[in-house]
Amino acid sequence: MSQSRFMPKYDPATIEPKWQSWWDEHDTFRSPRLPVGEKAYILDMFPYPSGDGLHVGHPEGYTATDIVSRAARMRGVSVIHPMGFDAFGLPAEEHAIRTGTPPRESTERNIATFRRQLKMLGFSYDWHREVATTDPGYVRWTQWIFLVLHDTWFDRDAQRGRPIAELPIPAEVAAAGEQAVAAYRDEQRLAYQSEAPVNWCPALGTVLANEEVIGGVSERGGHPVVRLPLRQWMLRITAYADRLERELDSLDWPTSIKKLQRDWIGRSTGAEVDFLLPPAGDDAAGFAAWKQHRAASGFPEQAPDNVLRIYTTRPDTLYGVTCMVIAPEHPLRARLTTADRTAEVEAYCEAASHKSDLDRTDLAEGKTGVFTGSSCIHPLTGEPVPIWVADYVLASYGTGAIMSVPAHDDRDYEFAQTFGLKVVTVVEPATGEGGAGGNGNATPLFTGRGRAVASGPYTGLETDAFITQVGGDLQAAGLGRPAVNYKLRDWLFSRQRFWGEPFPILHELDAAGEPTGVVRALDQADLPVPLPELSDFRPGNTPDPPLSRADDGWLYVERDGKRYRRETNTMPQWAGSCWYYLRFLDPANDERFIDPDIERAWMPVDLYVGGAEHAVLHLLYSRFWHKVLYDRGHVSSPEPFGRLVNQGMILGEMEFTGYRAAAGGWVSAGQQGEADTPMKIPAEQVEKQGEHFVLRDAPKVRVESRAYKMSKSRGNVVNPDQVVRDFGADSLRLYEMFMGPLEATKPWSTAGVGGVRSFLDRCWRLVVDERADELTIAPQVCDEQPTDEQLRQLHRTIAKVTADIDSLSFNTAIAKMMEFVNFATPLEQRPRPLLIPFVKLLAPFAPHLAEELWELLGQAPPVSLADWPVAEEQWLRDDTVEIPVQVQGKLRARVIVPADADAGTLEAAAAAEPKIAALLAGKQIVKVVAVPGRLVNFVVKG
RNA sequence: GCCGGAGUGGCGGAAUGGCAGACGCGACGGACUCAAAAUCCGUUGCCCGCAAGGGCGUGUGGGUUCAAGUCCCACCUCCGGCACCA
Repeated sequence: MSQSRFMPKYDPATIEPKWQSWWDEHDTFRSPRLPVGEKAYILDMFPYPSGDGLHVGHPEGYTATDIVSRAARMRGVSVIHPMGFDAFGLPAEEHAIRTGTPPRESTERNIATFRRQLKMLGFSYDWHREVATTDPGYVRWTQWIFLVLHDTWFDRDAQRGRPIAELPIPAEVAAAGEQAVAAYRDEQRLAYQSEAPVNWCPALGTVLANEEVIGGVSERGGHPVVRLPLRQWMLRITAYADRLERELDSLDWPTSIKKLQRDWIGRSTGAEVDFLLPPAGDDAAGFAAWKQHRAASGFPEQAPDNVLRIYTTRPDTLYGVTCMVIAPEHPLRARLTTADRTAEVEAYCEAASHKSDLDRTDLAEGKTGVFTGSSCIHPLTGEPVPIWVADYVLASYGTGAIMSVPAHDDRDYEFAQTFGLKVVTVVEPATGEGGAGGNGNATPLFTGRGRAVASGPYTGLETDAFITQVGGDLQAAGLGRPAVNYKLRDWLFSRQRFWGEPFPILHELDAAGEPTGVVRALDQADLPVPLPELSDFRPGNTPDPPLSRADDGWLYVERDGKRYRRETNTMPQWAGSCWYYLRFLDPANDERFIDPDIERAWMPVDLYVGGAEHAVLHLLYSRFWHKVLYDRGHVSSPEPFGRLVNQGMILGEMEFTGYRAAAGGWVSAGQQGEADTPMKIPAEQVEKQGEHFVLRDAPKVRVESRAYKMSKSRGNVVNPDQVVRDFGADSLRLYEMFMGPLEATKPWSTAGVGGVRSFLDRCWRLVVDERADELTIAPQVCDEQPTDEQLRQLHRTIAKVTADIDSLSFNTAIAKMMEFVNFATPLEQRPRPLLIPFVKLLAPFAPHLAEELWELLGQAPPVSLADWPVAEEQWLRDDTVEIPVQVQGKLRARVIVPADADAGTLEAAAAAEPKIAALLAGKQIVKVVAVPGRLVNFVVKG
């Protein structure tokens, strides 16, 4: 008697590693240098290798792209499907600070874990192309791209970036000498230094980009952020705002993501208008003279200091202006403040400068402000308009000054209410359409479009006509001009952290070792600039970067007899992820960042899948860099990512939560207070009653039911390693695809994983005799020809799975394969010509099992490179179809008719059906709708 | 407040304007078994009915249509994002 009888069960723990090694050894998924025939670049958003390892959200998108890649390969497409690691960033550095290990060590360890886990899931990456953004060979080219940005200025007329050497130098600058020319160039570069208020986060010890500050606190960690003036590297992304917005049109991206980017760029159109200031504006003669001058000279490019220039999107409300408001940081503030108001105004601005962004943008705080004591002259009416200072006007947007029109702007209205300013109505809702517009209300506020009133010569015009006409008039009179503004700000590109790319920049030092202000970019040959060895990675509590503590050997450099100090800021984490998709195509090239032939052949990315959290940051930055590289001739396409798909979030398992009252007993969900404690309730103690779930033992008590985001603190995190141990990688892959649409948010269900596992078990038993003593083909497997019915089932499955892969509808593709297995399981004869194509269909989804079954069926591996089956039209048609018959739109019977029956045949067959005949008896048939292949509907009377 | 997306059985979810609930989970029943697990087969939207059959059903209220989960209007709820950008 054998101790343990061999049971040839489906055992992923043995077959999965077996095939992973096989693929590795045979380089099954290696892609060619250049595509042959049709190409597909299928890309995942590469992960940040955190210390926690992969979570179940990662394999969702990765499995989707893997299925698409595998199916495309089987269809003969040249596929490139790479993977790498976005490995710079704060967590590695914080770990380093906590433990004292250098970030590179922990990063490499984490990468090893991620690589192992990704391989464990059987993704068909070409691992020869793996890159990490922290590799010196990668950093080198990230720094090189920074040099390209540094060497580029934006030609507004041509709307493109050009080499700095081609920048026209104004005569007066050229006359001022070499240093002035250099300074002028530095000002125009796409990578420039600026002394500007920045977002300094004391807790993180670094400056953050606007995009990384959410509601006044850091996106990462939620630490407070304060404004601080600091010399920083900036990237001139605003120069590309217009193209970044316009060229979204050409992309096959979710509309929601395009919308987010559009909102972030925040393009608005309107007009700039000049208001004459004192002393010239103090009398009518001065005003008349100024107007005459303007009519002759036109609208000056830069606002001269005898005017207050404002930006408005609603020049049609010019006659409703009751005051002007400037930002506290406005350059004319001091001059506009009268002596008697100085103390009050200065105090206000001082207070405003100490307010955090959070305080300043807190709508609940209401409006604050202070009168400057002076006025300017309305360019159209000649009336004086008082000038106020208020922090709801932002110095960094438009001209830093606005015309306040309380009757037609929410914020101006609130401001006017607070300070008792006049409200003058100049727009009324257009009559005739929705007469109950804003004006029927108690408040005179109306922000909609309509018809102008009390607006001088423009009275009676519709808003749009008014804007066009007044725009033309202002421009002709030299008082205004059309203007475009963007919410997008230049990208603050330097960080005071250790674990990032050093800048390829040197600062010239004078004899005393002090910086002269002259900046020198390194040559390509000097790259990469390595990170220095450091024992202490901590950021300081001042914005002095850790790299400034590097030893002198790193810090000081001699060039051409001059002494330089290296730039000690580092680049933000986004830098590396801005261009990794290019490096994958040519990862080992040490001559160039990418070979142009390779770039032309593989770019753009055909399918890019990842989370929606990168909607504005990564995806906007990447597009910006790509456009600069395009303008400078380094890449061939204006956009990097053609088709973008966002996978949805995977939530934890559904939970029922009841609330225990502090006093004892239960409180219904929705009525609980602070004192009541939430408790997890097992599903079997809960039942549904009407709209709500209640406790089975106390049906009056409502219970909350929902799935939560996975988090360590909630304890509902699902670990992929554990799922692979319990069910196998193929089950994990298949389950994540079966849960629902790729883009939907959906809760995890361990029972659901069991469900797909049992489907894979059934696939196994279709081929293998599980009750035999050794691994044997099931006795039903034969070499007969499949029956017509079997071929119909097969080809329908082929057609559905093929179409669903194209539309990324993996859940319904899997459902169809399940139907096929349900059909095939009871068959006494299972012909190989039926099973073999099915195994091919299964291969992209459950590749390990498919390889094993393929081999068992006597085929030469790998199925991963077998030909994709083709659905034959003849097997997709039916001879007869069952047609529903309705009377008055209600289903009453079904009839079986030939598939090609025309409307007349259909109607006759339906009318002959006994039940229908009975229902129609004695009724007058008003109308018959007969749709061949679809249905019959009788409309009757009486 | 503004902008997206979504509301379908106990649960996840299917449905080119044309048979609502494919497929899976769960539940229930049967076969196999000494028994259990596993497996295989079946039932499973709700209500009335022994049954045949009938009625009601896709967040709510209207509308278009022979026909609406799907299209239109208004509203409710949930999720996500943005939020003084003039």
